[in-house]
Amino acid sequence: MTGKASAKDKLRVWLRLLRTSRAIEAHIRERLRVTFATTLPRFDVLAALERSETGLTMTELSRELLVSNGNVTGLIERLVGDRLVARAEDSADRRATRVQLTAKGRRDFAVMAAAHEAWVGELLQDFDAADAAILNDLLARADPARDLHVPSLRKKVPA
Amino acid sequence: MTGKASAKDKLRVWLRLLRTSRAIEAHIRERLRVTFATTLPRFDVLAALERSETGLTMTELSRELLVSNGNVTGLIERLVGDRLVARAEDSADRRATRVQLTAKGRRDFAVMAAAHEAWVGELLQDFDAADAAILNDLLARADPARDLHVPSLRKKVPA
DNA sequence: GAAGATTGATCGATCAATCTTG
DNA sequence: CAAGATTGATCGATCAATCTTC
Repeated sequence: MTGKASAKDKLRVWLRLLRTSRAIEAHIRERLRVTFATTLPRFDVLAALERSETGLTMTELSRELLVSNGNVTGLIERLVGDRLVARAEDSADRRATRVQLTAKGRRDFAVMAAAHEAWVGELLQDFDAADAAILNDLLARADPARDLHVPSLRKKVPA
Repeated sequence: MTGKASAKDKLRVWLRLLRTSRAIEAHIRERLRVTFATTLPRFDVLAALERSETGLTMTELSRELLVSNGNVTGLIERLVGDRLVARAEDSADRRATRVQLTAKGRRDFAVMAAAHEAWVGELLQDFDAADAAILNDLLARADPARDLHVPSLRKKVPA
């Protein structure tokens, strides 16, 4: 066997992938909302900033999160309002704005990240190490955009 | 081997799943935008209506698409404005509104669905039938919400 | 002129509140 | 009082336009 997959097969896989991803995402959004009164995009911003040592510029953040520049502006605005994130000038480039976690931001994120990891563990309860590895590999092969900044992709797709 | 997967392993799988799903989704949104000047949520509504014989009520649609009731109201409003969808009264229940595809809606959707299937085929080029089957099964096992209306889930999650 | 960032218009999505009908 | 649907407020997200700085 292992013949070529039909277009219908691939369509089914994609719909399954989309559905599963949305369902897990919905659970996590819901948990973030009821437990920490926050949202997934905000969590994602904090996670990205936590991974960086010296903070990120707005454009670096938008590439990291695969979202548009204007989107990041609004998100950071609200996070600054909540004192989780602080802006600073970039010493080298006066056009750029660097953002960093505040002490409160780091503290809050640590708590949320631990809970987040536990939730994912629950949701993927049935998976052993082998399953996880296989799924990971298959998904990596399905990813069409390993290092592509998606929202700016439209400049490169003529048809 | 095939020991228990650690929490970190599962977290990695989830991040991979989310990333792949978002990347494919972004490509399809982009194609829908440049090729047909439409969006994925609109496409999803048309697809759901096309699958149904006699049309759907607003609430049925919201369950089918896993989105909120108010969201559907706005989507249908715009689709009716574009003459792709028509409202009708429900003969049995005067509270309900049934929506159906118009002839134009059916025609337009047929064209878009064919293109959509081809795009997915391209994106999942590397997958043979066996890969597709394995991925499908693993994803099905990861889906926490087989028949759960997610936006209303919050009523049932106390903590 | 190009890159970093913001702004404004618009669409999607949620929630809470409300109105009508069952 | 329940359920179907809409409305209004708010957040997220895109795009196109603009401003400043490189």
